Amino acid sequence: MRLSRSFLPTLKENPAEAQITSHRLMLRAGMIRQTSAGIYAWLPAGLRVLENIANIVREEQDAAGAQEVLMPTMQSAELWKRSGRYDDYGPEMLRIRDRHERDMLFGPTNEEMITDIFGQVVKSYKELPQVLYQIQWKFRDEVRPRFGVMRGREFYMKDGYSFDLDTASAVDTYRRMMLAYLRTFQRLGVRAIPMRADTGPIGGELSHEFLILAPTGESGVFFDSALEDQDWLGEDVDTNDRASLEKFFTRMTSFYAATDEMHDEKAWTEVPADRQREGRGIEVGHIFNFGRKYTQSMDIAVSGPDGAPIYPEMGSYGIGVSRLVAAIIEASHDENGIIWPQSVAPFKAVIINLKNGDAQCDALCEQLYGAAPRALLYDDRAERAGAKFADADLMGHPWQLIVGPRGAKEGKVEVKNRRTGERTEETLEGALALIAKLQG
RNA sequence: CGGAGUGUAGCUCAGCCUGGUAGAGCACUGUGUUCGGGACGCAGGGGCCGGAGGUUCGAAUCCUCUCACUCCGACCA
Repeated sequence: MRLSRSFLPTLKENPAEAQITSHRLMLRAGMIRQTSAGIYAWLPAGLRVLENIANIVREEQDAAGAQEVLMPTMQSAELWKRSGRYDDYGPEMLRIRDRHERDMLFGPTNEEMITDIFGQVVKSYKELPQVLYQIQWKFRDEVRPRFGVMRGREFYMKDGYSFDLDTASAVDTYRRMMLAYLRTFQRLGVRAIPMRADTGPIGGELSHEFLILAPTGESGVFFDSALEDQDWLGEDVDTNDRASLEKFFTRMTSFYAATDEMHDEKAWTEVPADRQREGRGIEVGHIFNFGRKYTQSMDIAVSGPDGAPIYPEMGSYGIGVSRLVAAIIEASHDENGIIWPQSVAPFKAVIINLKNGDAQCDALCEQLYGAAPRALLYDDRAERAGAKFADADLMGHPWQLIVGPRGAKEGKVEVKNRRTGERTEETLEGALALIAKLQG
């Protein structure tokens, strides 16, 4: 994309309403605009990041055997009355009445709807297990939205739901999802630490939260630093094999990690002192098994081998996609702006033309840009060098391909790594090779 | 939902206390000199001072009501 023609309104000054870093940087980098309290419009750069994250989530969900669906944002109150949550959910649920005076709501979550749909379709134990997910906008009428998209009222979330015949199978599904989540966060370029979470009245060990470490996080966290060093993408797990899943899960849960609410001082002291880490974290994912709560309350059963009804065991699996945009920034920025991980960056690299109108600079930039116009941002504005550098750092492109009159004469491109600040001088061929690598 | 604030140009803010023709910097338009880390000069454009009502000869400024937004706390993907 050519910056001169693009809709990327960067701001030099911090907007008054934004307090935390990610909110400020998202506004300044032209990613979002607020439309009302806790509700945001996503501009091109922000939308690209949002979709990049969603696509990685999608790939890992698909790889884990989940199937994507898309359910409506508007739901009928009838479903929620069946589960009993219409009265229980409280004022966080945005309730609406349509022209026929029917009670509707803007979905805050989808257990009821997915269970209902599942029940309409699946009739036999032979069809289990099933894992369905969607990536869709949710609405929760927060008392106090804040921190930009971190705690908005409207947010983009992946919500998945599993249906299993028995507890052993439900546990397998849970562990499979656990691995998918660890892989997802690793691919997003952030460390999300899995922590035992409160399971509420259901009990058991099957609830984990995933937290990205950042000083602005809302929860205090305690964890074994070994968790930061795990390579889950390289983890050797046969996800179709129960023993292999169990081995992975046992290994993962052997590392201590807990939020302050679940912190166990005694277990903590058993973690080697040099591996004890304390800090704050932002919750970006939550998975749990809740058994037969909804299938029973909504009377959704399949026929078992003997014809008797079986109420499937359910789990649910959430990832806050829009919150992740902010959380990644919280975890990856410096005083000049955002530092995007390669995988989610709105543009893989920016081409900075230091002297617009100089024939050699223009020609070299066009050659670079032509190699991957969709993946690259070309700063072809008639701005001074300083402004271009400042915007490039602010927007956080992982690579800066700097073309100035000095180098252009010899066909040289300066390549700067946003994260390390490291600069190298490349030939045109070298720069094109980098671009090719970034696209793949 | 309790407490505290803020609404003036696209952005950051001054002016309000003590009423008298709407301001600055940045951004924007034109122009000239500049040009490797947010340049400078000259000339311009841009405001129902959040909204409604009131007091007054006169209201951005004082009073009442209202709407929106932000922050702190209790609650949450």
